[in-house]
Order: sequence, then structure tokens, then C-alpha cells
Amino acid sequence: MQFELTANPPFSLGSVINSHGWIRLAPFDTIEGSDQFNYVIQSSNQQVVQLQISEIQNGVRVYIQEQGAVQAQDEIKTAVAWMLQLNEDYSQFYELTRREPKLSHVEEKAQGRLLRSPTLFEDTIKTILTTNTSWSGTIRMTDSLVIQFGSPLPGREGQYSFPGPHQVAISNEQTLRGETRLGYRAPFILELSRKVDSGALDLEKLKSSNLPTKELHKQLTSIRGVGNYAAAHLLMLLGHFDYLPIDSWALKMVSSEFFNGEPIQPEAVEQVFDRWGKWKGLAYWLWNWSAAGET
DNA sequence: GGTAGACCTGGACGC
DNA sequence: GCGTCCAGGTCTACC
Repeated sequence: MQFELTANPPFSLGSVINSHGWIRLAPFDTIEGSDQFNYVIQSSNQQVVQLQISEIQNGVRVYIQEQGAVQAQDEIKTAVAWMLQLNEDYSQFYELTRREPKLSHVEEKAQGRLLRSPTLFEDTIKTILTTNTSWSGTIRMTDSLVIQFGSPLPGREGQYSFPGPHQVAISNEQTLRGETRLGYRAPFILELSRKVDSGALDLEKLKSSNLPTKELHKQLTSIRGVGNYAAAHLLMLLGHFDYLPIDSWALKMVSSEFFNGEPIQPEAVEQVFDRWGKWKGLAYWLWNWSAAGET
């Protein structure tokens, strides 16, 4: 089965794929140098299928090899549109970038859309797994979580969907620490999964929330394991760019670019990008840092 | 409100 | 190969 989805122009699947590191985290899978990717998804009827997503003119083509996925077709269409932000409009931001040489590449490459997971639950778990560790650690922990708790893709050995809240919630801290090797994050992941599974926390409703960014930030930081950096990163994925995900890399880059390498505090990063208003997170994210020593 | 220490792992480094 | 040190955000206790 296959279908096509239209994107609000300009659109570049490659720019979405390369918008941040998510494409390297299971159950995303991509071929190096290619502008297409696979994603194993479990629909609400529990069927596990692999989506093969490639770019067409003004949109994407989604191919599903497994038979019988027709039932969940509408659900999958909604998921893909969310993951690739197909309906988002960045024209207002592009207008501003035309006056900034460090962002001159943004409109030309149709950048701005950030790759998302189908659920905010998955994005929140993955964001927690990026904190206080190396990128290789994030990949390892995500892989372990997917392999141990995800649902297998029929007929394809070694491929799994990202686990739903229930699949993690029925585990325990010892397993998440000892086998999944999430370390001190294990109780955070377990608590989050149990709250979402029980209905005590409705994360998915935040995807369509009209709450002001400040209130969304407050709700996200009330999740144990989600601090300022993680909340700002999640807000960016939700399309709110007025908080900056300031980590050690950000301090280093902004220091080098704007403060002659002098040690700086997070407030200095905020100050530099304040002029971008509600777009400051995106301006920071897409800034050309090559002069600051980015490799 | 601000600060210090603990949390856990992998990588770098020295022996 | 082994031991030590450090980086990476967040939480909690304390002031």
C-alpha cells in the first residue's frame, strides 16, 4: 500500500531528516546519504508496520509493504504529517532571516521543520535520554528500550516499534537500570510511563494545546527528569521557539561567536537571541556556527 | 532564590 | 588491562 501527502511549500525532506539527531534514534532508520527513511510504527489496532518515506514534488510518498495496513491508514497519515510538520508555515520566519547573513541558508534549504516522533511520549523519553550523557549513550539507551520493550515488526528480525507507555509501565526500575541501562534516569522513565499509561498525565493533548509557552514550559518541567534544557527542546518540537535549549554546546558556541571565547552564563545566550522574539529558538538552532568552530 | 553534591555511563588518559 | 578523571543536565537538600 502507498499514499502521498502534500506539504506546505517550501518543503525539503532532507532538511527535516537532518534537522537534528532524531533520525539516528530507533525506530527511525535511514540509508546514509539518502533523503528517505524508514520508521516502524505500531497503530492503535496494535498492528506493527514499517513506513518507507521518500520525497516527491511538494510532499512525500509513504510506502507500506505489510498487507492489511489499510485499516490504520488515516491514523498513519496523521502521524506522518505530524512527524514531518507537513502543514507548518515558516514564511514569517523566512522573512526575518533574509536580513541575517548567518541565516541566509534557511529559506533556500526550506529549513525550520524539526523531525518529530509520532507521539510526545516518545519525544519526551528520547529527550530525557539525551540529558547528561554523550550522543552514543543516547543511541544505546534508545536502542535498548526499543529492543526490550517495543513490538516486533512481523517478518523482519531485529526491528521493533517504539514501546508504548504500557509496555514500559509494566516493567520495573531494576530492569530499566540493570538491563536497559538507563542509569539514574530509570525511575524518571518509569514514572513518566506509568503516569501516561494510567491517564494521570495526558501528554498528547499538549500537541494541540493553545496554552501560552510559559504554561507549557511549566507543565513539561513538572515531569521528573525534564529540566530547562529538556523542556526547551520539547517546546521546539511542539513549535514553540521562545525558549532556548541551552546546553554546554550552546554555551561554547555562543561564547566563541559573540564573546571572544570568554566563559558565559545561559542569560548571555538568551540576550544574544532575544531580538528574534518568538522565533529565537529556531534562529539559534539554524544559526551558521561554522565561524564559532562547529565541526 | 541560589548553590553544592549526587546521580550513571562512556571516553580519554596515564600507568 | 586497569584505575582515575571528566563531561553531560537534573534533582534534592541545604543555606
